[in-house]
Amino acid sequence: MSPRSNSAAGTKKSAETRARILEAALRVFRERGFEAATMREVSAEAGVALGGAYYYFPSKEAIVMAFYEQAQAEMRPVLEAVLTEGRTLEARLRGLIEEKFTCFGPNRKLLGALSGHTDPSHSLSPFSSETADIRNADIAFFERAVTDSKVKLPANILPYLPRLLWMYQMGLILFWVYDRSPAQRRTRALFDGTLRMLLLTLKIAGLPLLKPMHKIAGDVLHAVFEEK
Amino acid sequence: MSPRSNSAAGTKKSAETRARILEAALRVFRERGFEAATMREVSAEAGVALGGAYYYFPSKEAIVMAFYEQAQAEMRPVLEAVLTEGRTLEARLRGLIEEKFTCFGPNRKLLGALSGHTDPSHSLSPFSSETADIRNADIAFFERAVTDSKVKLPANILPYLPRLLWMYQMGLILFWVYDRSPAQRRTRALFDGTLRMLLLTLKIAGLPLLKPMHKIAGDVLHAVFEEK
DNA sequence: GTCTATATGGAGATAGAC
DNA sequence: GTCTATCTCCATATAGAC
Repeated sequence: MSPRSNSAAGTKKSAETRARILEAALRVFRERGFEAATMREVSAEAGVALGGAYYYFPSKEAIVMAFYEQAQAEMRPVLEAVLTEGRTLEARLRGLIEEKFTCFGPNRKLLGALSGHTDPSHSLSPFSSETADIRNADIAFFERAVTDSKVKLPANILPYLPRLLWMYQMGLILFWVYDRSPAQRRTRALFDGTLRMLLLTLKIAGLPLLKPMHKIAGDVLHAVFEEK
Repeated sequence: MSPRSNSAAGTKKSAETRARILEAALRVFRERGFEAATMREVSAEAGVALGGAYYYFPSKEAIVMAFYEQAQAEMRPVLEAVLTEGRTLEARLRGLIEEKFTCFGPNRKLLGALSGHTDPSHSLSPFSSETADIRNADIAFFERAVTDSKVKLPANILPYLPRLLWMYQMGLILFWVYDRSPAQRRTRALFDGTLRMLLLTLKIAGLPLLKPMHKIAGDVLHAVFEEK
């Protein structure tokens, strides 16, 4: 029986053990990298036998998925707060992305150990079907940030803006993960600068000068995001 | 002694065996993916014993590096031709990138098996120090494409343009590798559209309207690309 | 110099005893 | 629920035949 489907006995102790294994695994992944880390090290660090780790997590990858889910659950209320408190698109975007850095901060090296994978067929990739729920929930935050802020954009572009912003965020996080500058100053500069450029661009997007871009941009977005 | 340092005997047969192993490996990587493929399968496919593969390639990764180097050597004259024949920046960029697709075409799935790695510390990553020579040689082509085309751009941005264009290309290739649409139509649309937008942007970059962007963009590029 | 045969050591995962 | 013992499969190393 999986510990998830227990009804009575040991439910509490079970959850504790599971949490202990998860924490231990994250420590080991951080120190040695995901690939280099072994389940033997993880179970030793957690103070359980090898089989114990496999009792709670069906595979090494499953531990990472559990981390993703836990991280997202922790972030949800924080992101909600950003959306209700922020009034402008700038404040909301800055807040949403900044909170990602804050929450992921202690695990930056851990993400580095994982996020070499851009391959959508790899289950741990942020673009995989296994992570679709997490991804869509995150995109929904950008959706709300955009909707509440009455951004003016052509009708053939606007629907794609939340997904574009999510991808912008993913790019920033990827850069941040590999950013070796002290306190990740370079990411800070990249974030500040590109966000300002982004907002400037949205501001002037309606001007006649940029009219020729509209159709091209819309076609590109359609080709990239639309199924079939 | 490595077969590279041979002076006389068997040089020809040796080169043939090496090529046979390389080809076999690429076939296996294509079909099963890089990680899933085993050196046993590779050597079996090549008709040599396991040790034979290790005689020519010190590791599984070394086979991939050999592929990179071979691909680049094959592309060099083609890219040279693009630069001498093309007159405009558009023709040159389109040609350089299109040739990548053409040359990599038969190995698209193979690249998919490899290029999940964006991690710069992973030796096979296009951003790693091990691939720096290949990368720099490729950036040099964009450098020449820009220099010969007298693009007008502020002095604090222009020096970064070749590296930006190279990264643009890498993004396209990554998208292409995972593009499941028939004949990779979506990548085609993305390439066409974004290239036109890029050229339009370069054209209007000097206008007063976009002046506020210049300093921001320059600062971002400085932070991202400059050492220390 | 070229390659075969065999060995090593360690990984993820599992079966079944406690 | 947890542990021990064990399985299977791998990348890689090496000894020595041709």
